[in-house]
Amino acid sequence: MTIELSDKVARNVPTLASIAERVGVSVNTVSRALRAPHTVRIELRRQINAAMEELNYVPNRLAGGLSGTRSDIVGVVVTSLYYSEFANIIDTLQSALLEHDLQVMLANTRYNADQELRLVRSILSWRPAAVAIIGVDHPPKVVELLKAADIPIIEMWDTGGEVIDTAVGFDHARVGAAQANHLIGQGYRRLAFVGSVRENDKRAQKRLSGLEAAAATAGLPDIVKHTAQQGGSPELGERLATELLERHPEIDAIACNSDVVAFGVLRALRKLGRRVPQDIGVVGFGDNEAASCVSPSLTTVRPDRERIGKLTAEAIVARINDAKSYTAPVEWELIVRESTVR
Amino acid sequence: MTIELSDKVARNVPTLASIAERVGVSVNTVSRALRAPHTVRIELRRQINAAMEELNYVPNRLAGGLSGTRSDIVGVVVTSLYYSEFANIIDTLQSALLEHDLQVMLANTRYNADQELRLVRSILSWRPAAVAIIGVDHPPKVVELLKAADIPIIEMWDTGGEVIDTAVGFDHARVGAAQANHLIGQGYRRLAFVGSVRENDKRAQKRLSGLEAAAATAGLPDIVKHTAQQGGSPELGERLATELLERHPEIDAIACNSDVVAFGVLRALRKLGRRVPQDIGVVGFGDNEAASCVSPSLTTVRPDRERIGKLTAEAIVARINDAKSYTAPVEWELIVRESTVR
DNA sequence: TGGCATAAAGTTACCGTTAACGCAACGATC
DNA sequence: GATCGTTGCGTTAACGGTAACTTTATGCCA
Repeated sequence: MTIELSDKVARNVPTLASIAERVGVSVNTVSRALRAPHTVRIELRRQINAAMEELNYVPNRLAGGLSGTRSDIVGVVVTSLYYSEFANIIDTLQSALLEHDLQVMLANTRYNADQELRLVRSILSWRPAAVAIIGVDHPPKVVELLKAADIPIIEMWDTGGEVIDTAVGFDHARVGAAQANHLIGQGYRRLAFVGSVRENDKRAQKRLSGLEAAAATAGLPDIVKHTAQQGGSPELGERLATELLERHPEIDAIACNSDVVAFGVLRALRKLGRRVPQDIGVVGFGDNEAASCVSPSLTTVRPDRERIGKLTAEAIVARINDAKSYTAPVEWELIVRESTVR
Repeated sequence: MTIELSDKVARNVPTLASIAERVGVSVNTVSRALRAPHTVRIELRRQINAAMEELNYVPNRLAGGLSGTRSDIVGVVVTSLYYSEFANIIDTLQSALLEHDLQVMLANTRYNADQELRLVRSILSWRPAAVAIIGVDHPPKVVELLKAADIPIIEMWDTGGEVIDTAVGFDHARVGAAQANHLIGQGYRRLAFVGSVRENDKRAQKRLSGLEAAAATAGLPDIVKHTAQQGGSPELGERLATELLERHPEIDAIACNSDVVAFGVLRALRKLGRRVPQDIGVVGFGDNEAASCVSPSLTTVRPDRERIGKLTAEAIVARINDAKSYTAPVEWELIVRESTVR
């Protein structure tokens, strides 16, 4: 479907020229009144500002961006918007960028590689000052495009891999290991992994690897995996846990790929009459706001999302100002609650 | 702080001219190969595409937008990103818009009116094809700017008030009334309202009004309000509920402004030894993904966010194509769970 | 074989803004 | 009083792309 603005004629938005004409100065003087106010007589400036106010003038940044060398868009590419996974990151990132007059342009790939390529291309076409993107694992063409764009690229959330430019995040394999070691420390022996693992969710796969490695190191039997491609939800968790325990009744601990899934797992266990944490331990990931409110309260891992947002903003500004690229590790914390302490 | 691109010289991103030169045709032919492929010889088109691929050419939409009459940005202004409040709306909206090659530019006002003005101005400066914004209550200057922009403006989430152009949402006062009537129907008599109500959260205020009106109609005593300006969270809910019951032990039902707050209220009641739903009923708003997973499970109101996103996208496309402005009512549902059924 | 429609490419102007440069008016300097 | 640096503004030329128009090549028909 093609989309066009209705009729060109009707649109009559004011330009610098409208202001200039009204005040009786050149276009450039009006531009200067905006960009370099001190170069314009205060009295004239007042007239110009009044005219702008009156006509509801809004600068055209398409033109500004094309003409000037600077851009104030920052492209932000996330893989999901559901369930607060990255919302807090975007939130802090955006408000931090606002202080530098940088505007966020958002894209959501929904864990789809084709979509990612398309969206990155689309964002780059706006000639952003920088791009922040979730993850360090991207299709080759995406990497190529991002590199060719010749702007700061900040990869967020994950640091375990090859970085294009600058990364702000943490090593997900270690998270998985921490989950496993905690469960093992509590005496659990037959571990399972449950959740929504999208094909392109490399972070989930890394956490699983960490989990498996730690279990192997401890001499435990292989971790039983039961995952699905569809998005995470309590309903999914409930289904997966039920199916899992039907096939593997020996399981005594379940690590979930997200808290939302863990909520459903807890519900399933309640229905099956398995006591948590006595019979089965459950650990989540993400520190959903409700994790402390379900019962039993959920042991989980809290990534410092606010800090990722903040550090990403800092990295963007630093890199725009020609600082060297770097990797900023971000803390995360295992929050131990009732669901794993027996 | 001023931000500039490092050194103009170093940047060497390919333009249509680079492609044209390489293939040995005019700039315009390359442009046509993109915009109107059938007007270019297939053999030549192939060469052009190859050159674009090779040089990693990405069209410059600043230039395109300035030159052409169309824009494919849709500005989306939300008041919050926390706790899935609007994340699902953005998610569906974005993927629906993607099918029409429309790109989302996101802004988050955090319930701040000054910020709203600033962000709307910033978004309009990109000459978007349309703007979607949360709520129908905006500062006068914002309304003026949006009207002057002469593009489709879709107000989402709320319909109870004066609409600029087109609205997609529901009447929040009726939600409040439904909450009250449900509680009353369950035999609760001393109602309270608890939660985070930001100064500019007109929707929360409307729900409260509906709640109060329904209580008054039923001949109940005035609703006790205990709110805070800070953002909603379980911790806030816990604190507010504790303080509330200290001062008003007679309260036997609490309506919360959001589910996240309700989660904290439930926790407070557990600590205080008040049984839910027997001693006190609790109703939330928003249908947080965990609402069915806390215990007792939470009675709440589920706004159809996916539908709002979808209908907003439809409205945008329709209005861009000159359809008349309208108001689309969106369904919501009272989900009755354990927390109010005694 | 001339005339004419059509296809395929080139030319030119313009979108709104900014940067570089130019120039007049004026006060300070020696 | 000629020189010079400021201040304050105007002029002009981009930025990269698109649309309207023009030109050239090609095929078809009478």
